[in-house]
Amino acid sequence: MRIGELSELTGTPRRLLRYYEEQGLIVAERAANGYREYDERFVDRVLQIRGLLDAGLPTRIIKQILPCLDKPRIIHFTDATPEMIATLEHERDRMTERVQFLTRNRDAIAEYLDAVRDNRSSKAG
DNA sequence: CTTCTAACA
DNA sequence: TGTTAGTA
Repeated sequence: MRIGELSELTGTPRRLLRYYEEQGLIVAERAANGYREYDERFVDRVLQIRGLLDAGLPTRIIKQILPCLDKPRIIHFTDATPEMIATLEHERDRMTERVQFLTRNRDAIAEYLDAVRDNRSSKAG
């Protein structure tokens, strides 16, 4: 597929797709006319990239850990260098902090909504 | 569609 | 740094 179709399927602007390619996150083949050509697998790949970006990971880290997370769950032990393990542990902890942060704010909002609901129901109804 | 460049938060 | 906009 071309970049427009991948853009629609992933909800990612075409410019961002080229940016991801510039950062080495994805690699596209080129047609005779110079257009980028993508395989179907890149849909899930782009989705995972955006998920990791949303989790706060920089593209440089994503580029490193993407091969480790690639679909066949055959762990590349050769890539499991001490540095890689350290970065993965660090990013895991950062994600855990982010999850806790989101959980706290979600619970705060939920508590507020419950209070508002109780107040409304106690009034004339 | 391609590439390059600049600007924003 | 990720993202968007304008240009040729």
